Amino acid sequence: MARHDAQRSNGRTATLEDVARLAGVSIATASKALNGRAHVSPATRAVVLEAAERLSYSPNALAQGLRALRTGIVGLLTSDLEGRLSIPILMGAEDAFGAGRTSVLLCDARGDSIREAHHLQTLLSRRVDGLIVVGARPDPRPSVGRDLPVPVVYAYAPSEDPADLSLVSDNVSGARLAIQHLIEVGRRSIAHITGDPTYGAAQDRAAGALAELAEQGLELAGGRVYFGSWSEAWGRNATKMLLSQTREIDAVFAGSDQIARGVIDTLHAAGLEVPGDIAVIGFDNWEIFTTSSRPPLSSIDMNLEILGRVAAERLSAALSGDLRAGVESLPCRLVPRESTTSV
Amino acid sequence: MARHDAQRSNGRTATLEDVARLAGVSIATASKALNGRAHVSPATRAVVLEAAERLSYSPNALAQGLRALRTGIVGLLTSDLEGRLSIPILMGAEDAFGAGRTSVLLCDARGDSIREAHHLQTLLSRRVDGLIVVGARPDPRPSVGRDLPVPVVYAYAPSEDPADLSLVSDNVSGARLAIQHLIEVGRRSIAHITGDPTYGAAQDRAAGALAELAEQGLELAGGRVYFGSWSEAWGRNATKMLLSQTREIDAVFAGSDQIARGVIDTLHAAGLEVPGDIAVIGFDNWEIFTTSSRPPLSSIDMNLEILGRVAAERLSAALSGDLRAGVESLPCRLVPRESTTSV
DNA sequence: GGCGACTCCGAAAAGGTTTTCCACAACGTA
DNA sequence: TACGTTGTGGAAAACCTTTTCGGAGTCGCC
Repeated sequence: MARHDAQRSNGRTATLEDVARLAGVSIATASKALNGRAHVSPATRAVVLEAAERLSYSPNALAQGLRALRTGIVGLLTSDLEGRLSIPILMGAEDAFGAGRTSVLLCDARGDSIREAHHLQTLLSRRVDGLIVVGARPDPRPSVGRDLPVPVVYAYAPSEDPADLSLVSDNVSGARLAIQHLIEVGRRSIAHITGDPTYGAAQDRAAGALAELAEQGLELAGGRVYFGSWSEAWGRNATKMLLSQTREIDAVFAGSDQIARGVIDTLHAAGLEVPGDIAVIGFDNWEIFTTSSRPPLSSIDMNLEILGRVAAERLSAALSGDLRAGVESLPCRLVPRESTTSV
Repeated sequence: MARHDAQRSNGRTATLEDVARLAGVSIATASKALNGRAHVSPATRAVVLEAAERLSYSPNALAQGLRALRTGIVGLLTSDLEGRLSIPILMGAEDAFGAGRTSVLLCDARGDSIREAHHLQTLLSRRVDGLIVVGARPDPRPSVGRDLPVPVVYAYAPSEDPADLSLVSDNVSGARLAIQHLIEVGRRSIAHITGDPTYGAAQDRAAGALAELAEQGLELAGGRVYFGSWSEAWGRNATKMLLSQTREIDAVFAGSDQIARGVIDTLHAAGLEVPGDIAVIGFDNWEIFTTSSRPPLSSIDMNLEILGRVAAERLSAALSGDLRAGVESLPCRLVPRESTTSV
């Protein structure tokens, strides 16, 4: 552990007053010099900078925030226990704010609304400049409240309140991307195995897939969408059912990478080649699955970093008075790998 | 988006002065009443609480921090891009601090030391009460600096500087747990397939496994430790090599869950039952792998939440003057599932 | 030499909270 | 009545920074 002593001999960390005293100027002048404001001669500015350097002065962000009525902190309120969603969104937000200008206070409510309310209270007490709320599943969730003193953006899971601004991934067009890609690589008999039908995302992806197939004059292979659960096991079971029903298939669009994983396993077990006999594409582009899959799995990426970035932009805009409301859908991105494009 | 107006008619959020005015008392009295200090009569206290309620007053944590020289914020500086390590550690730390009393400012350096230095500067400027540094891989990493004004605890990846305090998982005893468990379920011919030998963790786990086997009078099956990479593909390849060399095996201790996954796949492909013919145990207890594996994978959990909790405790202790240094090893935990204990 | 203009610097207030110390009132007792 | 005691409430300082406004000094020009 660091010796935990301070820059100044008396144990405190250096303040602007210390810098000013060492430089032989007033506090006001020191402040102006350090912040590059006018009305300071180059000579005194240099003296001040030198003094600050000597004391390794670091301005107290609390005092700055108190005075400026702006803390440069945004709260990220999440229920995503593994951080699979929050981390990319956080990184996108960090990027958009510009590193250093804004920090992110991460609070995990762990799916508990009492804990969420508590964290919300804490964040407001800390006078965050804005709030990003990340849901655990992509279905509408309760609003954290109208009339909060700071702007709020919901990411991934939209708010139930249409007066809030929500950013979500466009699952419909994402699914269309998947189908378009499969068609482009020459597939015509495409089945869709997906997760829990109570998830809006499952419905949206299915709807997008069906719509795109219809536009291309194709029908869904297997006769129906295979809804089930978001698990590898379901991917396996559904594939078995599918194969027992028809062999007239040359592609599977899986509703998640985990499901895709199960699909591929079962296809291999049945002696089928991927993508030779059947191409497979997943959804989520969760790297841990896509790259460890054999062959590497094509997938649809929900662009969560961009979601985070846009959330940050919307917060900034709101702080400048530009408030928005409603649900904003952001496009997904195709990430082709060998499971659809044999090399 | 919330209407973004405030509790008070004039657009600002209510301050203690507003509460005092509404209650018809002085600021000092209002403060004492709200904080439950003495020298306030029950009657006035009630009046003040009522006023605070009406204004939905929320104390300004910046001002509190400024005055108390304590912000109630700790910085979590990580290089773990997926949050797989950081999130459990963060949650453990949140728990230990007691929800609400302390918040965590999460900064991801993305493996870039310049960005790390920048974030460090920002955190210090925000006057965090302490710092937890989480490395991306469990090998010694450069210290963020001696003589920082706040205590620092390194978690997962220890600091190179012995004057720092580092908390790491005890990979040696973790490996022993795995071997003990395999022996307890009746296995005697145990092979070890693990990852990149340049990782200290790989060496430690191998050493622990060998030591435990030696103490039990057993020899490593396969004749050597199979070092390779932390990938499923290596798990598959190593298993093929192992099987081609000897069939006298009844258990595999894999150095990670991903490797274990590859091991199981290849065993299945070779017509072997898990755990009937060969038991398999992994390391990391990464739920996404352990539960989607078929059968569910036994594993060794590094207790990252506990790591986070202890980190928080050590920071608290340091703030009370109890500084420590050196590397502290925390025990791992066995999580048995069906891949070793057939039901 | 005096005056205006210009440059540079400093005093002070504001931002919100906590705590210390002091004042004041009421009450009981001598 | 006078004094000490107890119980409440308030004024003010401290935490640290930024910004406004005014003051002081210097230079040049008439």
